[in-house]
Amino acid sequence: MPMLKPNYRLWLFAEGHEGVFGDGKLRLLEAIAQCGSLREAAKTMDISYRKAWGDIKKAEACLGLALVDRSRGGASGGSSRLTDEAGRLIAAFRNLRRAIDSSVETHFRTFNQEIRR
Amino acid sequence: MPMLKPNYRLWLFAEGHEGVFGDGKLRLLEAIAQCGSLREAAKTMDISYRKAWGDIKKAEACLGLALVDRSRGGASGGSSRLTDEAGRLIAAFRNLRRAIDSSVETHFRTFNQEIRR
DNA sequence: TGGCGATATGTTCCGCCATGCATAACCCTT
DNA sequence: AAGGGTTATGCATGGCGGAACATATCGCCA
Repeated sequence: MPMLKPNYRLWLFAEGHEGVFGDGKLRLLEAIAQCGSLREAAKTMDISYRKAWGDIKKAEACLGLALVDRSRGGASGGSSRLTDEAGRLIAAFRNLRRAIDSSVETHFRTFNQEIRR
Repeated sequence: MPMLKPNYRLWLFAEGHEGVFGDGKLRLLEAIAQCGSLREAAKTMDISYRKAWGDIKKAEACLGLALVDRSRGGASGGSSRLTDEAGRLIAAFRNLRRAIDSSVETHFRTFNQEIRR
């Protein structure tokens, strides 16, 4: 029996809308905050711009609020910055993940004891 | 902003092997225990027999132990029963899930307070 | 001995989703 | 006025995973 490790994916949903927000969109928003543009963020996450754009659009539609302030043109060509709501959302979601992370870790130890017996 | 609910998928992995064991295989094993056959279990889970069989096979290969005792032919045509190891595994995994369930629920309440502010 | 119902396993098919491509709009800079 | 880089969005294509299909085998029972 090999060494086992636990993993999980966490997401939020809303009445029929699957994939409102989750781990992937969290990382995407974090990347946008860091890069300052959706295009760069998509590149660092190694996903297509097309998908990144669609994900944001979908999340905004489901949540009914703007997550990203976009601007087109200009010296830099354009930019994307997180809204305050997005900031609070990712902060809260990070906390949620962190809490669950530690819960998973501790309970997984119990799990290991239970199966080796 | 609509009513949000959390959900998650939990699984185990082992050094390069993805999908050793998880929620899906837990339900599958439970169904096998209840039905007494892989075929019936697949039907109740609404997945193809081919996939159910492949999932079990894969899990057994990764874990290096037998999860199901199979018998072919006979009056009933055949049957599948869980091994003792499988029994302990699903019991432990159920406990793990239950613990994490409650953790998710409580921490999600905190999450909700944080984003509405 | 032939049939039934289950396990066992390879092969092909299909539907979804991400990717890639194409194009347009935007607006600062030179 | 032209170009560069980004957002915005439709459309075609490809890859992957599950479903469907096709056999083979097994062992009781009529």
